[in-house]
Amino acid sequence: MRDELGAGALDGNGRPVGRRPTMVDVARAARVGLGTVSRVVNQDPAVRPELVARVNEAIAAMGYQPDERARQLRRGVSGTLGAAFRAISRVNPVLRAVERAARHHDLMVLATSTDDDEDREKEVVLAMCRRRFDGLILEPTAARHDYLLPELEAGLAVVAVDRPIRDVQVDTVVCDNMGGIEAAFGHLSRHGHRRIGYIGDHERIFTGRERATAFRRCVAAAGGRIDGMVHTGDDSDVGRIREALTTMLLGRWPATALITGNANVTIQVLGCLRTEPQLVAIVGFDDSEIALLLRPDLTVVAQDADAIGGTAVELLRARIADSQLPARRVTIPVELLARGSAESPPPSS
Amino acid sequence: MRDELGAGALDGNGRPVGRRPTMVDVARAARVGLGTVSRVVNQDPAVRPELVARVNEAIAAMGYQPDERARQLRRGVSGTLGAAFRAISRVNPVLRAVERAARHHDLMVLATSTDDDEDREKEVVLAMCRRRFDGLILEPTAARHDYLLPELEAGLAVVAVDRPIRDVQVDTVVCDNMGGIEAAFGHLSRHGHRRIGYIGDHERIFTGRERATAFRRCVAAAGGRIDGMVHTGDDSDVGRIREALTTMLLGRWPATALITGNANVTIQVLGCLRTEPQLVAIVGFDDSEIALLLRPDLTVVAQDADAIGGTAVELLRARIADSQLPARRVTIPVELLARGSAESPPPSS
DNA sequence: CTGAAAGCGCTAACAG
DNA sequence: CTGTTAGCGCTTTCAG
Repeated sequence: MRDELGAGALDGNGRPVGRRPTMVDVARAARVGLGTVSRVVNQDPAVRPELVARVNEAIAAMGYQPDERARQLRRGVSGTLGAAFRAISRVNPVLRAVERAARHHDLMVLATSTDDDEDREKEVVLAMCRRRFDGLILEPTAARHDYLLPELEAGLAVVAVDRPIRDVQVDTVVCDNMGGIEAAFGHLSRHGHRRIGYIGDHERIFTGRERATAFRRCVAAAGGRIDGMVHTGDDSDVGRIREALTTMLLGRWPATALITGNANVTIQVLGCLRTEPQLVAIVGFDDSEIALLLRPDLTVVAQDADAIGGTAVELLRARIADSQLPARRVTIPVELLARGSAESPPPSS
Repeated sequence: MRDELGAGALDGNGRPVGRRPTMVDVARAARVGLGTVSRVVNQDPAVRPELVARVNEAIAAMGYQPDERARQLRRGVSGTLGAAFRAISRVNPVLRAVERAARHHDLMVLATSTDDDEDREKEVVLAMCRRRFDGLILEPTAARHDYLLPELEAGLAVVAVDRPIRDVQVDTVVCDNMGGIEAAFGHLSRHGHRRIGYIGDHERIFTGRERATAFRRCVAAAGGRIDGMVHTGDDSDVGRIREALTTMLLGRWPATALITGNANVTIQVLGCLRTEPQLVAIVGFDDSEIALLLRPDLTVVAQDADAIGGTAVELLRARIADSQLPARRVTIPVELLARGSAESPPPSS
C-alpha cells in the first residue's frame, strides 16, 4: 500500500488530497530527505544537480508553495514591511514610492488604512506586530504612541512619514512644510500681492499646524508690508471652505491671492471658485492631476514623494540592520512649480 | 540565581532583554502553566478569574503580543485577506469598500499593488499564498492564471473584481459595463446627439474591450440613426487622446457628444478641452472628485464601489466557509448621474 | 479547572 | 553532499 508511511491519500502527482502539500510530501515524492528539499528551496548550492532537478520537478508537479509563516518562525525575520497610512486607496504618491523602493530590496510591503482614527491605528499596527513584520511605515494619527514602546524595544523598526511622532523616538521623514509656505508666500509677494489668504486643514493635524504657523510667520516677517488672513479647519467640509472664501474674497478685506493648505482644500476651493476661476491668484500645497485641468494651470508647492518614500525605506533598512542607531529626522525639500495661476499681478496694482 | 530555568536575563517586569517575550515568559512571570496563558489570550472562559487577572497583568507589564504566525500555524486559518490591485495608492473606492466590509467581520486586509504587470501580479499573489492568507481579492492583470490552480485546490478563496479571470473558475464581481455605456449612449441620444465619439482604454484590457464593444453595439442598434466613432488605446497617453479629440471634434466628422471610457481618459480629455470646455457634450465613465470641478459639472456613469467591495468580501467569506461552492459571477448595476455636461442639445439642432 | 506534551511546517546544526 | 533531529511560539488534546 502506498500510504504505509501515513501520508494519507495521494493523487497522481503524489500530491495529498484535501490538504496542502508540505515539504515532507515533496521529499517523499522526490525520494530525498526533508533537509534536501529545504536546501533546494533556499537555493543552497551544495546539492547535487540531479537531486535539485528531482526536487524541483516534484515541487512543480504538486504546486508546492512553502509556508512562509513556518519559515519565518524558524528564521526570525519576515522580509515584510507594513505600511499603515491614513488612507491607502486614495492618491498617495508616497506609498507608491515606498512600494517601489521596497521592491528593489526584495521586501514585501503590505498596506492597510488607519482611516485617521487613533484606535484603528493602534489596532492595525499591533496586528502587524503580531505578524512580526520587520518594519513599519506609519503615517501617524494617534496622539499617543506608547503602545509602540515594547515593540521598539523588541527590535521593531518604525519610521514615521509626513507627520512626526511626539512621545516616542523613531526615525522620521517629513517634507519641508515651512519652506513650502515661505516659497508660496514669497512667490505671491514678488508678484505684487499685498493681501494674501490662507485656507488650510485642521491645526490639530501636524501638517495643518506647521503650514498655518509658517504662514503667520511669513506675514509677521513682512512687517506690515503684507496683510494675511488665516482660516483652518476640516479640509473636506465644503461649507466651511465656501464661507472662508466668501469672507476672504468678498468681504471688506478682499484678498488678491490665496494659498491652499493641502490637496483636499485646493480641490474644494477650486470647486467653489469654478464660476470665477480668475478671481484670485492661487498657490496650492501638493501637486495633483487636477492642477493641469484648470485654466490657467495651477501653481503648486510640490512634495517630492519619491524622495520621501525612498528615504523612509532606507531609514527602515538601516534600522533593521542596527536597531541601536540614534533616531534620525529627515526633511525633504519641496519645489514651487509656477504654472500660471499665481503669476499675474493683483487687479488694482 | 534567577535564570536557573534558562530564561536568560530578565528586566524588572520579568521581561527578557534582547528578545521578544514569548508565552512561556508570560507563564513564568504569572506563575502559571503555558496552557493557561494560551487560554487567557484566547478568552477561554474556563479560567479562574484570579489567574486571568495575574496573566493579564503579566502580559501588560511585558508588552507581550502573541506571535500570529505560530498561532496560525497551529490553528490552520489566518483571518487575513489579501488585496492585490492594479494600484493601491490611487483613488480606488472598491479597495476602500473592501477594507470597511472586512473590518465588520474582524478580517484583516493587507493590500499591495500589481502595477498592472503580469509577472508582478503572480509574484505578489504567490507571496500572499505563501503567507497562507485565507482569501484573495484580485483585480486581475495577467492573461493566464493557471498558477492559481494548486492554490485553489488547496482551499484558497479567490474573488476577481472589475475584470474576470478567463482560464480559471473563480468568483467574480464586475460592474455593468455594457449597461453603463448603453445608459450614456441613450442619454446623449435622447438629448438630440447624432454623432457621438467614444474614447477609451486599451481593448486588451477587459473593461476597455467591454465598453468599446458595447458602444459599437449601441451604434449598430441605432440603425443608422446615429453615427459613432471609436478610439481606444493607452489611457495615459495624452498625445494619442489629443489626436483622437482633434479627429473627432475638428475633422470632417464633428462629433457633438463624447463618451470617455474611464476616469483616466476623462481627465486627459478634460485637460485637452479646458480651453474650450463647452465645445462638446460629455459623459464620463467612472465618477470622481474632478467631476464637480468643471463648469458645468460632469455627467458620469458611476460605479457602486461599496456594492462591489462589499460583494467581493461576501463571496470570499462564503467560499472560505465552503470551498466546494460553484463559482458565482455578480454584476453590479451602474448609475447615470446627469449633472450638466451632457444635457444640452447639439448646437445645430 | 490546570499542567504537561504533542505537533503545525519549516530551518539549521549535526552526524554520517 | 545528504538524512536526521531539535526546536521556532503557539494551540489543543489529554491526564490529573
